[in-house]
Amino acid sequence: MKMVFNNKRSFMKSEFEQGHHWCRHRVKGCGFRMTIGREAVLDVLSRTEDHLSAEDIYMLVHETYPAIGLTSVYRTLDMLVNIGLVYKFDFGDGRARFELAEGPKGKDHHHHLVCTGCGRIVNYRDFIDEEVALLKKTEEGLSKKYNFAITNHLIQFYGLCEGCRKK
Amino acid sequence: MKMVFNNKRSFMKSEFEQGHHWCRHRVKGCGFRMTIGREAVLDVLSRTEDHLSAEDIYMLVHETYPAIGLTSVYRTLDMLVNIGLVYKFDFGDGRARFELAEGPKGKDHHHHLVCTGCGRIVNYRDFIDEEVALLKKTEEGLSKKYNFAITNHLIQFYGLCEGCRKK
DNA sequence: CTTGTTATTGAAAACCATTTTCATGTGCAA
DNA sequence: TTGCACATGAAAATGGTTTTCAATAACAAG
Repeated sequence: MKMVFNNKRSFMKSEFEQGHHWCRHRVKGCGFRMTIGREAVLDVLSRTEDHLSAEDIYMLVHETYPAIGLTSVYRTLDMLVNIGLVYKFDFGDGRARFELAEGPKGKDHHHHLVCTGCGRIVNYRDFIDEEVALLKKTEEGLSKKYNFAITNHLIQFYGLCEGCRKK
Repeated sequence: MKMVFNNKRSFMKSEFEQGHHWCRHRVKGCGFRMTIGREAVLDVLSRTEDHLSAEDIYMLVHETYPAIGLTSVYRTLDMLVNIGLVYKFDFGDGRARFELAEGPKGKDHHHHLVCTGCGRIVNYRDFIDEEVALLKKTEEGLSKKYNFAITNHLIQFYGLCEGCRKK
């Protein structure tokens, strides 16, 4: 899986040309240039179900594209969050975590269950439909009453997983 | 409203002895000493509907009890969060915000509507009952399926308030 | 009311995720 | 191919929060 590239161009062509067309178009459509670093960050995000921190992403991208700098990872993530391609979460451990807004197989709306003991995060899709239905209704009511244009919501459950409960 | 005290003891007796019995008992019941600083932090939290940052609290406590240090405010808040007397929130502006778990007039369960433009936060109680009912159901399902002991949940809506939308 | 133990405190320094600066490099439209 | 605005990496700065450590104070026991 790990590969070494002689130069940046060979890296770019080899594996990324295939996927993430929509992402790339979105980035360019928003007036940003599609660079190797940005492509690599998107690629890392698209290959995982985990909730990676900026440094996690930096280290993963670094494996195949060592020229990347942590600063650029932060800047790229910031841009991707701004154009809505990536979600940024705070699970209470002092570092932001990131997730592709649209999963590899299309829409993949889920919410999070966080273990306050070990930090483990479960993506759950159960009850999502009911939750989203209620959220939509709530959203409409709140929009009207408080005159907000609601763009997003966040639902998380906190608790202790089995392992952490035994301590 | 602003008062100056000659010494710490007079400060303590003058206004706090009356309120927050439950808080104080809880703190002591958990094996912690009830100090003037802790009392003052609880007092500030109990007098507001706002979502104060540690520094906000420090400055407010400082008005009547200048001997307090920012460090102690952080330590007190951490302790209060740990024993469940205070909730800690992240609204995405890089600083934690705190809120008494039980409002001045008893239970006051609400969720938050956050303006991503100016950071304004609305405490809404509308739809809370329906939300809580669904949350409870979801909670049970998740507990069973993922073997979590769920202790808490978080719901927030993000959007732009009227003022911020005009820009 | 004293006293002794031990938790708590304030100040300063350390920490650490994130942001900014700035000179260099590069995507891409022309 | 070329030019230039945007993007980048390294290093330094930022800023909220935590740690360190010696001094202080809460409070249980006497």
